[in-house]
Amino acid sequence: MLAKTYAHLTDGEESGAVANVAGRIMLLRTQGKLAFATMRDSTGEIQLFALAAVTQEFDEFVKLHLGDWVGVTGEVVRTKRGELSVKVTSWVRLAEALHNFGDKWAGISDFDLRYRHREADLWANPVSRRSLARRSELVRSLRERCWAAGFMEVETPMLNAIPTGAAARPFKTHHNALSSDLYLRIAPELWLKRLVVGGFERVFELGRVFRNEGLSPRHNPEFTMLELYAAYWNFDDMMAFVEELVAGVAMDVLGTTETEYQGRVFSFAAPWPRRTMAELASEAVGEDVSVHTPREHLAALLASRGVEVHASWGAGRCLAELFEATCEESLWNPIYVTEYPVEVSPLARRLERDPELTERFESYAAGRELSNGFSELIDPVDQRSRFEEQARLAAAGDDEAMQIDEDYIKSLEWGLPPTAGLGIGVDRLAMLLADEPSIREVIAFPTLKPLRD
RNA sequence: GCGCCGGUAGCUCAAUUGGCAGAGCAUUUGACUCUUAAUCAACAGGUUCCGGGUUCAAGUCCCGGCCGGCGCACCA
Repeated sequence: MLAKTYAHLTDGEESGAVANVAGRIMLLRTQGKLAFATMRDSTGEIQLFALAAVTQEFDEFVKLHLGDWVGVTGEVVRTKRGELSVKVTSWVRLAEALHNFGDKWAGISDFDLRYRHREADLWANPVSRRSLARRSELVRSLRERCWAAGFMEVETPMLNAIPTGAAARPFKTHHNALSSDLYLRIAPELWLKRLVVGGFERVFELGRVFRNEGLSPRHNPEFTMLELYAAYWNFDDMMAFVEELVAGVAMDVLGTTETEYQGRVFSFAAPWPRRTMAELASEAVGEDVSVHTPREHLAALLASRGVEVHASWGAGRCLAELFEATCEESLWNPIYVTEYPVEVSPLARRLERDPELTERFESYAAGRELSNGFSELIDPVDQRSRFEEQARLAAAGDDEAMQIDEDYIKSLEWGLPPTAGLGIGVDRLAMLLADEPSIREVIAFPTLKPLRD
């Protein structure tokens, strides 16, 4: 902040203005009766210039530790060597750092230390600060753009009697007074649609969901999802909204839609290409395949690629697996993959011209799924049969199949208007914007194994 | 959960085929009136992640465990 105000000061010039500043000592250079300290606050760094003749308790000042917080009063000056400084007259140590913040040149690189003590990592490593700040800007931008588009922000339960809205294993917990097992939500989807039934025509929720699955550079057991629902929209409308939303967010955070991700050019610019799952899978395997290709043939194509095919999979699931095995990683710039099989889309509306497919899309970017959306299934009868099919899969050993949610079916019986829904993985988007290879880098405190022994 | 790789001073990292466990920074002490990772000198700093084993001798080799990174699986 001071840097702009006093940019005019020439080398060795004294401004005559007194400033109060506070921050953390990052570097300290003593030279006899002089001392220079680099102090940092949330806005940047400023040099402190202490002189034995001017600075109170000079002998104590030079004994400050790297990492100590200080409050300083003094005149704003520019040193003979041109560094804008506060010439310390009085100062106070606000807090003492008993541990250092890593090597003052190399910082902290040990992942275990960085993630378990992110506070130290943030002080030691500028890239960590930048990446988490970008995530914050992303979240702000998403909210503002949703509000601007007429969406109302709502909150729905994280403690659920039935974990549903996605294909995933839940975390289980227990409520003592109710004497009931509860599950941490795997998606807010069904609650949000019930709010649309209730008359809130555009709603969104930006919040945490929990899935009991393995960790990887792209997966954290708790992650942040933006889900939004718009009455009277279909999946085409939603695709048009999402590509503008994401491109707009890139403009807000980066000031451009053209960037680099992990050393490779990457563009957020809308519109994004739209290809059907069957088209992409057909190109990848070199022959026409679709949801109507005999299941055994699709299974053979999968098996020849080393994918283990389960007996419960129909042609739809096989097609989706084939797409994932052959196409997913190669999709770099954002692209919409559309027309998902009904078998893998138990909550999505059927396509009119082909009831084995749905009005569903997923966007892919940098080789991974970024968003998922569809025209919602609003027919309670069809929804019940879809749930029953899921229940059959669960009985056959699929522990990620959905359970029948009678309350949700009842809500559909009150009438869900034609509605489109969307989920965006906020952490994944943050990775792209921050140019980070691991999801852990854009989560302040990623899930780690508790220390034992 | 499985596989590969890693864990050495507070931090960043060395240590040849198994042969006295080291450096820089930080800390402590001293010198120094314009430094920018200041510089110079000195002191101190270790259960080499933990527990076993092989060996005259283990940071190094073997077995088990803990934690992490990557890959697979699972998924977004």
